[in-house]
Amino acid sequence: MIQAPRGTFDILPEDAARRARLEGEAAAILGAAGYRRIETPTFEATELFARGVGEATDIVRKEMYSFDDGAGRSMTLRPEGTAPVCRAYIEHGMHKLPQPVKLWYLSSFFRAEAPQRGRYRQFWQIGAEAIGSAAPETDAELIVLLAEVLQAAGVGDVELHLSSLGTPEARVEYREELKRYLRAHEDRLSPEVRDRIDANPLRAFDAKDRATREVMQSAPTLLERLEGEDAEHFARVRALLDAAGLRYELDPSLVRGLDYYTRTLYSFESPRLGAQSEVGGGGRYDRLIEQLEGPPTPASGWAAGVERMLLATELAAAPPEPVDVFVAVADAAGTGAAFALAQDARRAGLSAQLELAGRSLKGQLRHADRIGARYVAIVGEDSHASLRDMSSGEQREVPRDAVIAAIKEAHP
RNA sequence: GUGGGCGUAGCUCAGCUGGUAGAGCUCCGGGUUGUGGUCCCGGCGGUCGGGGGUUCGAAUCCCCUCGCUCACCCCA
Repeated sequence: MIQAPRGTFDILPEDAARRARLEGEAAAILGAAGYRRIETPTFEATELFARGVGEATDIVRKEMYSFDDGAGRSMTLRPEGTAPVCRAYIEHGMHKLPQPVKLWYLSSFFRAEAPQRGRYRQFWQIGAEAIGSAAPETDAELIVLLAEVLQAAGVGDVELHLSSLGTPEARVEYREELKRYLRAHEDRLSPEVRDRIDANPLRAFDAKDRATREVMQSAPTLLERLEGEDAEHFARVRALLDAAGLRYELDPSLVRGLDYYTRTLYSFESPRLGAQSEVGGGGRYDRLIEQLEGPPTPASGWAAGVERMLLATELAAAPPEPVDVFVAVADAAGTGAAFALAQDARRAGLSAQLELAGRSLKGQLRHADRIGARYVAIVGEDSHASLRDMSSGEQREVPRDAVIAAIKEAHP
C-alpha cells in the first residue's frame, strides 16, 4: 500500500474545518491591525535560504529538500517563511510603499527532520512580518498580535519567553566572552556543545544535558551585557508589554536557530504539547533585507505552527453546512427529474444533494437523515413529488415544479 | 542518525501458556412488495505490517526487516 510520505499527513474534512476556523480567526485579528496577506512560491532558489537563514544553521545544513530544476539550478522547498517574504519585499520594490509594510501568510513549509508529536516534514505556519520599522512598538505590537491569535485559537495557557540579542556588533564582544567561559569549563560540557563553541556558542544555553546546564547557570548572559540603544530598545519593548498586561519571563537562554535575528527575540510555549512545546515565536531581523541585497531595512516578525496550535486547543470544527433538501428517487424513471430538481434548487439558493449511490428508498431516507437534510423530495415517474419534512415527519404531494417554492416558503 | 513503545477488518480493540481469525462501531440489504431516526436479522470487509525460522500446526515462540509513535537533536 502506498502511504503518505513519512512526516506528512492528509488533512481530512473534519481537520480541514478546524483549520478553516483558525485561518478565519487569524485573518480577522491580523487584518484589523493592517496586515495584508501574502503568498510566496512553494520553492525558491536554494541560495535564498543559504544566505537568508544562514549556512551554519541546522535548517540549511541538513534539513532542506533541495533539487535540480532540470536546468542546472538548485531549488529548495521553502523551510521557513521570512526569507521568501523579504525576497518578495525587495523584488517588488516595497521599500517605496509607506513603511512598515505589514504582511501575513498561512503556508506550508518543508524540513527533513525526524517526525514526532508536533513536528512534521511538511507543516503549516501562520506568520506575520512588519518590514521597514525599527520601532520597539512594532515588536510589542507583533507580540500582542501573536498572543491574540493564540488566544483566539484556544491556546490560552501559554508562557511567553522574552529576550534580546542586541545588534551583531554588540554580540561579537559578548560571544568572545562566552567562548572564553565555555573553554574554561570545557570538561563538563556535552560533546555537541563543545564542538560548537566556535561555530555557535550561544546554543550552549539550549542544551538539555545536565552538567552543561549547571555550567550555563553561571555563564555570562547577553541580556546583562546589553548597552546603549540595544538596552533602550529592549526596555521600551518590555514597558509596552507591561502596559498591555502581557506577562512574560525574561529568558537569557532563549536562542533561536536562525542566524538572522537581532535584538528582540521571543517564543510562546504551551505546556499541553510534548517535547516540541513552542507554538510560536519570532523576533527582530534588522540585517536580513540588506543581506539579501535590498536596501538597509529593519524588520520584525513571527511564525506560529498550525499543527501545534491545533494540538494544544479544543477548538471545534465549524458545524457542517446544512442541507435544505435531499432529492430521492422512487424508481429509475425519476432519476432525470431528480437530477434537474437538485440543480434547480441550488440555483434558487438552496443546498441540495442528490442520491448518487443507487440506494433503496429506505436507504435514501436513512442517508438523508444522517446528513441532516431538512426536507426530502421523493421523485417518481409522474409530475408530482412527495415532500417530506424530516423533523416532523409530515409528508405531502406537491407538483414537482412547486417543490422549491414550498421549501423556501417554510424556511425563508 | 540513536534509543523506548506499538503494528489483528475502514475505525476502536479482543484473541490466556501455539490448535486452523472474532466483537463493537461504520457501510449496504432485508424485516415495512415506494419511506429516516429505536429495534431485529443478514451481508460486505482481514496476505493477523512483510520475509525467514522452529513445529504435525504460528496472530501467538525466535531472527531479520518495514512502518507508526514518543524521546534525544532541532524547531513552528
